[in-house]
Amino acid sequence: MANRPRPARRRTTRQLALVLAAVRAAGTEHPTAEEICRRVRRVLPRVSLGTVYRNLQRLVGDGLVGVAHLGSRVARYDPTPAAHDHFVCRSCGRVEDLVAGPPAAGIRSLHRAGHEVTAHALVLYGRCRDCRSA
Amino acid sequence: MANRPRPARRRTTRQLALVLAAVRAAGTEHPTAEEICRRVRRVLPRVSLGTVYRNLQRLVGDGLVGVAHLGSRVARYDPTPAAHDHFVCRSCGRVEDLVAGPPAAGIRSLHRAGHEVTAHALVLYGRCRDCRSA
DNA sequence: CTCGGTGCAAAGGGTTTGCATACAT
DNA sequence: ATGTATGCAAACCCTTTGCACCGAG
Repeated sequence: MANRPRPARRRTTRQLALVLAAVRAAGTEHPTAEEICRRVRRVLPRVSLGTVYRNLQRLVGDGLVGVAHLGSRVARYDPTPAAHDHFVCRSCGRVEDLVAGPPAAGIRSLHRAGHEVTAHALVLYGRCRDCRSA
Repeated sequence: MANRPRPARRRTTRQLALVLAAVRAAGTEHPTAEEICRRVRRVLPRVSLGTVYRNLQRLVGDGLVGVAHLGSRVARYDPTPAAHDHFVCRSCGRVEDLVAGPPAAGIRSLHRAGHEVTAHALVLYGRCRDCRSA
């Protein structure tokens, strides 16, 4: 039988740790890769955006951080890897986390048709309280 | 007072009509701009992708076609402009339309917090019947 | 010492835009 | 005749990748 391709032992680097820390430090801000890069550079001024992307990919793959595409073109990273939904304010852009509400009706009708639903992405859009009162 | 910027009278061109026709002809396939461009070129071989994009933007703005970002980076266009959700098969990529199921729970909790929800985007992922039986 | 991670810079894919020309009005 | 829409190509934005060097193991 073929040698299975060796599992490639992974190293933990300063950059990796700092990227993870940056995602977590951003709290609820759902930072972009660029924002994360800026933050990491405060400590390690020479990190490249490429490295940030590579480490983000790895962290997402390992389930340590989440990614969300919230309607714009850029990916936003999220310290909460568990499935959850988002609310985006169309005036100020703020992003709020929501507990994942499995959309029961849609799932039921798909199941009836023989399809299997394994995940979902839900983004709610509107105006946040602050923008409404302004 | 300043002259208000004149409302720019819009022209209807062969290209515009063909782009709309192409979106509609694709039926339930949710074509990409590139696919639409290919179809339009069967009639008008010299249309540019740029023109297709400009016309798609206009049609979306006018509410004649819908756009959906279904997890990948490419925008997919939809002859059904009314709000509705989507199911994407992770094996074969097929896209199924769903009647819009307003995610009541999420909206309620946001409303309680003072936010106003005006729209949503829901994508369900899974395996379609055909891929499950294969 | 190894070989996976890094920095850099260039390539890539999707979409937008500047410009001279074509054409709907 | 007027000026919007077009075709072309270059620019854009976000992300990925190739390569030589660096440094964790």
